[in-house]
Amino acid sequence: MDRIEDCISFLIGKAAQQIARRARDKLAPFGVTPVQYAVLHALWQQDGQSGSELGARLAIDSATITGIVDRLEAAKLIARRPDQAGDRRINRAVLTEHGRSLQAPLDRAMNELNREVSAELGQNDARLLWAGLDRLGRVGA
Amino acid sequence: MDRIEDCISFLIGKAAQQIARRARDKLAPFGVTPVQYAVLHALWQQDGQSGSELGARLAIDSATITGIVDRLEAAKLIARRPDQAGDRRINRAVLTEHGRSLQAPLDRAMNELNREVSAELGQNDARLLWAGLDRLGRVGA
DNA sequence: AACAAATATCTTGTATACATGATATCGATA
DNA sequence: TATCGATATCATGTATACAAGATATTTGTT
Repeated sequence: MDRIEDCISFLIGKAAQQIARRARDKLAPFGVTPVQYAVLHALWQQDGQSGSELGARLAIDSATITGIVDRLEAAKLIARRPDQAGDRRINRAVLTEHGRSLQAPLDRAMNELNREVSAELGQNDARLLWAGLDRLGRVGA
Repeated sequence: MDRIEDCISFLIGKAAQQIARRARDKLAPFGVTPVQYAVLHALWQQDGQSGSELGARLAIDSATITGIVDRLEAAKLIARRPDQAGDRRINRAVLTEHGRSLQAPLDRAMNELNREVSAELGQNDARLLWAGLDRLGRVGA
């Protein structure tokens, strides 16, 4: 392996970095990071999830979830609420009005990025890439 | 976009995470991280590069390079040396004997990961994935 | 009821990434 | 030569990721 670019670890890392940078640029006007968008997305689909539910859904470590939820709460996009069933270990993340209102514009921004990338690669290559990445991303791969 | 997995930013991020984890596992016995491997790889090809040369070659921010070189130096895999031409702004990273000796085993470990991933996807799909990632990773994409 | 095992969250420490800005140095020019 | 613009590196602050462990709580068992 002469070129470091032939190393899959380096190659996919740099590609992910470039995409992440573009996603950050699209989301920055709303004060939201890509990972925060993923958490919001999960809550738009089902509000009131706990930290461990979010972590399981998004494959994010519980230690990482804490900080993300902290920042979303500080930005007043969500609020922490105690579990209704009374399990006091659990904090539930509930969208604020502002958090809900961001769904349309943020989804639009991320769809835009998807379309741009898809256009750059060509729809067919893009579909193949998506499928390959999906397989690589599965945890037990 | 119902599923967050259809968002390219999330999809490639998670795939890169999985690959990075596997690379970390392969490299951990040698006390080296994936990014540190990339820096060593650059030095195996051309020893004595400066921080900015390494950053340019590997698309790593200069602020990030500082920390990586710090840790490689602490691990005694490289040493910092002043520029021979006398430009005192420049530190050159020079491989130690130990740093050189790791080339064969580390390359072997990373080649192994490449072969595993390639086998999991099938050689043809793997080649297409490589090509797509290569295009996405280019900075001005 | 008392205790053990499991669970949810948070904390701490390390590594990376990036933006911004500080510092030191160099090269070129007025 | 004095200074300005460019360059190389380092410092700082924020965000993410992960390992390991601490704490609080719940659940199951005896």
